[in-house]
Amino acid sequence: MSMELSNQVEQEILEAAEKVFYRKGKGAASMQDIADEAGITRTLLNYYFRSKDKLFDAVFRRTMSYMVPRVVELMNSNLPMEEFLPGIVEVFIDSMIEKPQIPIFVLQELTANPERVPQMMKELGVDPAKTVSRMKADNYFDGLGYDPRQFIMSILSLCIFPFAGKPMIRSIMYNDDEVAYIEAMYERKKLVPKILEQMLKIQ
Amino acid sequence: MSMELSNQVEQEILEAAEKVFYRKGKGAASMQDIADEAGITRTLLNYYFRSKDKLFDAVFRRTMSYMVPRVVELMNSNLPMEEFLPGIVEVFIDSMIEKPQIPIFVLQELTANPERVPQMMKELGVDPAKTVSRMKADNYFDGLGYDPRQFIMSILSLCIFPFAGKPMIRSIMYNDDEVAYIEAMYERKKLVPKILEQMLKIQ
DNA sequence: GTCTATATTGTGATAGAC
DNA sequence: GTCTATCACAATATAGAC
Repeated sequence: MSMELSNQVEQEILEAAEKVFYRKGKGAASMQDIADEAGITRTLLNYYFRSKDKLFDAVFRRTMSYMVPRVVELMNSNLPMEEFLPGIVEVFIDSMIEKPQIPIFVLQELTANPERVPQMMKELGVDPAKTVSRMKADNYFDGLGYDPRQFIMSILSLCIFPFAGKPMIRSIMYNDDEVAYIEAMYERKKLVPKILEQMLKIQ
Repeated sequence: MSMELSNQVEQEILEAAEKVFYRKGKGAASMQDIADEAGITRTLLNYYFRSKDKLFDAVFRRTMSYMVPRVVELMNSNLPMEEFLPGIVEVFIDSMIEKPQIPIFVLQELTANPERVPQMMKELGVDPAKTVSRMKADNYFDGLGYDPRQFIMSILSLCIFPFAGKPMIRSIMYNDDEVAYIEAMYERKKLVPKILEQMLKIQ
């Protein structure tokens, strides 16, 4: 029973920490900020997660486990290209409509600590090299006149950047109208797969 | 003479501050870090820039004045689409090959302080709405079967994201080989305009 | 302009009562 | 588990000598 409760507090702390870290970034966020957000005292944070680093780590892993498995599942699904492309676009855009701060949060941390990337891949059991070579074997990139990595980069770019740049894009292009911005993102779920199919034909 | 010198120190501080802010982000960077990087004492920082906030502000403006004018010049150049697209792609990619940390630095700050976006536009004398409506009047988007804003978003995405995601992309796709990564970015200067021209034809 | 010294507050982290 | 009290230290910022 007390274990039940403590586990619940742990989850509440993680939720609060996620909010604060997403909003302020690791460096600018303080333990006090997080305690306030969670409605508890600072000391209790240290009781549950020994340090700020460990708490951040927990939040980061939580974020990655939210994103990566969805993508990996699709990459291992052996779907034909015509279904794979809309699928991957939908996974990315839907995930980020739900949590739009994820891209900046993740990219900022990976920029500050690039050694996390291989760690992460290993930990989550992902081997991108294998996936790509399987895709090649399955003729995914047949007739593509350039390096498939350029194609993959473009998929990621078209899906993720509109969220990484949300404040800029929403302000400049949508007059800070949140509804119009979100509508445009839904529209993008239909547009981007079309763009990607065209892209496969370029030499 | 002393003004000359003090101005030089000011520039050296800005250079050092830029390095540290780019590397650690605003929150995690300390005045001590910056003083060390500049090879001076912490107090001297406060002498030149009254506070950390003001110093950060100076660095941020400096970064924006480095990027924005190049883009605006092209947007006001009245070039036909076939020359405009390679031009804008080259400006973005060349700027970011030179300073790859810019995207994350800028996006992180705009995410934390979205009110900066309209401020910035006003300060730099940019009116994107005007530019877009002029482009429409000049038949830039004739025959485009969807909202031109989706097209503009895609330009930005394809150019900027590969740098925002540099650590991830370089590690996963280029085995942390910096030379191979940079080569791919040069390759991209040729590829992205082709992609964009195809994109104009989609309905 | 540049330094040393210092004021002041904030921050992460622990000890100990309940 | 949760609190109060407290520690050690780092941070920004200022005052004042030179």
